[in-house]
Amino acid sequence: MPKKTFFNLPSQKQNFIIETSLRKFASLNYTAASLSQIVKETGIAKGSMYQYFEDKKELYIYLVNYANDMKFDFISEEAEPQDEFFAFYRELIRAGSLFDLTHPLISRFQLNVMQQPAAIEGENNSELLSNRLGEFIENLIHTAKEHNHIADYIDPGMATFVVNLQTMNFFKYLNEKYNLALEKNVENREYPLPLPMETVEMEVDNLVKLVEVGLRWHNN
Amino acid sequence: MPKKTFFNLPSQKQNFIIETSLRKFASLNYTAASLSQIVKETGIAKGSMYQYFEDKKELYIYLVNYANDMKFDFISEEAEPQDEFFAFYRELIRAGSLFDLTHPLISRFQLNVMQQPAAIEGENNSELLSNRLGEFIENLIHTAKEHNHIADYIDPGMATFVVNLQTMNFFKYLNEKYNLALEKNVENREYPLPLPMETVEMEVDNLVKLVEVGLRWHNN
Amino acid sequence: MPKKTFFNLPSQKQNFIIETSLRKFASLNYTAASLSQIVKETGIAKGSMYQYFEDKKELYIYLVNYANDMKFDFISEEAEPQDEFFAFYRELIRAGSLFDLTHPLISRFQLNVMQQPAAIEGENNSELLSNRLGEFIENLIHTAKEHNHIADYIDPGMATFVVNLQTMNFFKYLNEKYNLALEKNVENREYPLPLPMETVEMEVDNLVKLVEVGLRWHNN
Amino acid sequence: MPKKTFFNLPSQKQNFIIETSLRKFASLNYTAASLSQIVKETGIAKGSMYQYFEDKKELYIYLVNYANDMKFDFISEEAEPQDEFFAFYRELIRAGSLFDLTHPLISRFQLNVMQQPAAIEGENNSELLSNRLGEFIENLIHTAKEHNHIADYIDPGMATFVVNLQTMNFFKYLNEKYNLALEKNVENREYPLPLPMETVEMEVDNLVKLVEVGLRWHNN
DNA sequence: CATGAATGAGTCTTCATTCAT
DNA sequence: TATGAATGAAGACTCATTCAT
Repeated sequence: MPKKTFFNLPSQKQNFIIETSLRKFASLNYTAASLSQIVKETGIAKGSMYQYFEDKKELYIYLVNYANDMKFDFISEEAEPQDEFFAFYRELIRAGSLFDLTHPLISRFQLNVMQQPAAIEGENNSELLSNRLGEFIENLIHTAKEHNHIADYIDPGMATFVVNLQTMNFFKYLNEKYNLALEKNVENREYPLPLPMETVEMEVDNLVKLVEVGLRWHNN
Repeated sequence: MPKKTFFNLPSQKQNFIIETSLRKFASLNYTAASLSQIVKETGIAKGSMYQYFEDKKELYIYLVNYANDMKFDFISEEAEPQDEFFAFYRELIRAGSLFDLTHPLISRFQLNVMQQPAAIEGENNSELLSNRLGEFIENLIHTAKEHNHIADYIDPGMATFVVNLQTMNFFKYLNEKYNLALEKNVENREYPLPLPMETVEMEVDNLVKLVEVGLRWHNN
Repeated sequence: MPKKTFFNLPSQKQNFIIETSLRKFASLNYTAASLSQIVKETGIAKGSMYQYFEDKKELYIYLVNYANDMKFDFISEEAEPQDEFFAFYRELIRAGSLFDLTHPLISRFQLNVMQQPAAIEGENNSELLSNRLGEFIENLIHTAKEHNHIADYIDPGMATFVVNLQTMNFFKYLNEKYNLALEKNVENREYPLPLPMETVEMEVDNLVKLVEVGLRWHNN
Repeated sequence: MPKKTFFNLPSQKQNFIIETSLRKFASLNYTAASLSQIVKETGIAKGSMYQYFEDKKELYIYLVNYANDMKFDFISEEAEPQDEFFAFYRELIRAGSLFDLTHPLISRFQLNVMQQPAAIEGENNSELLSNRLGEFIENLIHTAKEHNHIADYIDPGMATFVVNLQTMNFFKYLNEKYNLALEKNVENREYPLPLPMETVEMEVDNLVKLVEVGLRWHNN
């Protein structure tokens, strides 16, 4: 958690620090992204950074949680509630993709961060890193199971894992298939990325179809 | 590609270098894993390392390909050929899990590597990194589609992506669910990891069931 | 150009850094003179050096320009203006020799630097290295030609080259002829070098005589 | 002096080693030019190099002497003997320039070497490095003085120094004036350098005129 | 005599962090 | 609270030389 000095900053400055840091951590791994570079790009004094954040790790953890929250909040607002599980799941994926398309910096950062298990040594990271989307999906699955939207022979833990995995990686699929060049665009600050919403919708349908029939309750 | 000096080494020494390097890159990201440390642990002279590999990047790429090949070869031998797609997919996952359980070092390394997009800068990595398993799965899907094992409304690219994703991440699921503590076990060289094969088989069934019904051709 | 950090240093410390660096670069070539050694002799932290100068090359270029400027300024002050070209040329050489005798460290450094064409690779060095003395001499020659101090059949470019060459190397001649042992004296910090001014004046006369009659307009 | 193993080599191989080494030492200073690189470019085994030469220094000294001798021998053959000093001096310069134009590799090497005082530490280099051209010029001056070709008020040591200086640097003048790009041509192995002999002759005349009238006895 | 692997000291440079102002 | 200089450990990598085969 950043020190209170950080939050006392004018929000414009806060955002600038966040954005610059995100960009560095988005294009380099935790170790390679250096505070020295961030500080140079930001223009703020190096000492100041240490008045805002305890150390590099704290900054990083803050960014991860910041990104997670941004995405979760966006999805929460954008996804239309649906009674039926798969309809909602579709909304989730769609909203998530929309977020990724309009927030490529954060998206790229999350892609980079996702599986850097060794980024932060000597800490039980799960305690430091929020995963609201993951928990949300977990709840969703359980509710769906109770409502009999999901076949009863499906293991909910496994279902959660699979759905979560797909949710997190769907944009990576789009990125590769449509050559969005997320990496370069982020480094050059060229965004938003151009991909018509219809294309996204179509791909979302493809995915949901694939998942839905697999999880859905049916009798044959 | 390592220099021939490396391959001239007694295979025991080769393996020791590979194993030590794998362990470092398995527990730290590309940048944080330092040649100095590897060299110190190996006991060989720093200069010698550069007689074997052009530079750090070459060592890393070699390890990635080495690990991929090891896993692919293992699966190739272990998985019983099956005419039916889902039966074969099941075999694939099972064999892959078996590999992960018996080669936790490589497994952990691959988990770490998988999504470190920015590890190696300034190179078109896809040309340097083999992905035989990925290509294999791609072929599998296409064949399955031709044999009508997969519903015709399923997008093969999407199916490949999803199946590949699950194949690569399945062991991560096991690791978390059964607290295999892959990270610590690898660092302490405590393996193999204990997980009865029946448990693995059961989980494999869960996954395949989930996927199968989603992809399988059926009429309702 | 050094960073402003360097110029913010107390001038005593600046001078110490300059002198130590000059000494190293004076007795070893660009590559052999190492920052590690300089830093060790200076007593400052290695990291600090990089707060003052971008890199080794920048330090070196700074020193070259520093030395050139020192000598030029000294000569500018010391040489008595003369209307007649050869009288002025004599003053130039005399003042230059005086500088060399009283600033053996810089003198030795310049001797060492002069023809190390490949010291700094990949750069158009002429843009980075000032040559005020050279330009000054070039002007001098042209003016002299206009004033008919120099025979009209003399090629001014050639004359500039020759005069420049002699100006730069005259002290080397003294050094060898009188065994000044510039090299050792500099390394041991034993200076100023002892050579009576009358001797210098005599040698200057020898040189100027040689040059003068060659360039002067005369009718035979 | 190289070991006898070197001279036992087929002369083609000898020459290849010499040429490759010359090129490296021509484009980099003594320290920066590494045996490792030379050996790699030559294709011979690193150990072999140490069977031919005691160490790096011995190779370097051998090259310097080799180059000096080559140039001296060439000039000896090419320059037409002349009774009169200035006519001979003219021949010397002309032959030297011809050598430089037709042997740019050696020429560049010599330019680079000339004033690298600190190249070889801890040795009295003058004992190791031959300077036949310098001694030749010294003799020439003394003879000329005896023959009254040179004014009697001219200091012979000074005259030797000046003439030597000009002889050694004349090609550098041509190189700069006519943009011969000696550096790049040598590194790319693009030679001989194109400069018509008439141009050279003209420039030689310019220089000799300048020197001659300055040294010649005349009565005004 | 040729080979080429082994060696470890030494190179330049960057880093996260501290601390005095 | 902001600043930015100071620090020295550590990184990747190259080098000249040795030596066993």
